[in-house]
Amino acid sequence: MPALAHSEPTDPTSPTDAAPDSAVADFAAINSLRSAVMRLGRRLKHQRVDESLSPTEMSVLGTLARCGSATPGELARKEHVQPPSMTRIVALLESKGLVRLEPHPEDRRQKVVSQTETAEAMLEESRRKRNAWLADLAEGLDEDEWAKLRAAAPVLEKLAHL
Amino acid sequence: MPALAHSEPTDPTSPTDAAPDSAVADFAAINSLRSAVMRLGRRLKHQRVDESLSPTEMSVLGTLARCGSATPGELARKEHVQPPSMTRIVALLESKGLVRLEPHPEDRRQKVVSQTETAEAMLEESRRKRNAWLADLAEGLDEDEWAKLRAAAPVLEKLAHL
DNA sequence: TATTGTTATACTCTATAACTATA
DNA sequence: TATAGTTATAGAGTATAACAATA
Repeated sequence: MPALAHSEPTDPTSPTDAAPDSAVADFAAINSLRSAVMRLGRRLKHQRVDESLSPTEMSVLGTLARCGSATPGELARKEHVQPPSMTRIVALLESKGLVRLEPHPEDRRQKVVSQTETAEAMLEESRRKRNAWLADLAEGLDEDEWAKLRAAAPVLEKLAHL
Repeated sequence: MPALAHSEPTDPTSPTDAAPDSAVADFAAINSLRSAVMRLGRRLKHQRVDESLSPTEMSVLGTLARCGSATPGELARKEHVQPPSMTRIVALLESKGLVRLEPHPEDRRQKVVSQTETAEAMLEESRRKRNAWLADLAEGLDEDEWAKLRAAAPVLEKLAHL
């Protein structure tokens, strides 16, 4: 169990018996993370690789690329948005020809969303742009810093899904 | 690992003389990061430690706690928002008694924003709540994963400012 | 009666453009 | 003429509530 103790001597929510030292470090880390994630998120929003799609719309396409297909409800849960928001997103992606909607084979209430060949081509194109942006950013980081990011990326993904 | 390698062998914007291997790894990492940062940002927005303040408003208070004081323009640059947005944020924080506005000693166009004692107390209170939230999250990560987050946090901060 | 998805509506946050005042 | 901050306005993205169809 990670060390996460806090300064209050009693706390019913505390799961830990760990040392105070690393608790301070974790607290500093979570503060730093929170702030950095927010600011980085704002920058990503502006330096988006595809001008016509919002971050969440891109993320949905990425999820579909990984998962193959999903229902709107599943997508909403994965992206941590409410169902009505996903309805709107899916409708927009469909209007751009990036996803296909089919009836669910077993439940006529549901639908199955999957990406089109157009979406695949667009993702490939956007991959090129991302590389250019990455190259720019890379100039500001040394190899050691990148190594830390590489190590942390999967943990951040896990955190986002937890 | 998700399939993220790209097919382009040459990239004119690449500034690097690093091995091609790490370039591919960096590319995978940036994709993973982008997605995770976005989703995590959305979760942070909802699981915010103080219900009455938006993430950016909290971030401004954090910046003021670190820097002591700053002008609205400086804050806008640090938080990566436009000046009119910072005007609104500062006005809201002032209306809640969390910041103080004083005339700039040398330039009568500018103002100096600094945090109040109320803000300090609120940050302390929110620190307790954050620790509880952190303790919940901690159950899903092992010590090694937390170590990776701790190592990456300052790099993410640097990235956000770059 | 519970669940999936949709429609209608409103809210939060941010941006852009135009303005005021100081430099 | 340029800069700091403000005001007014618009837009993007998301949420909640109410509803329809199906389980």
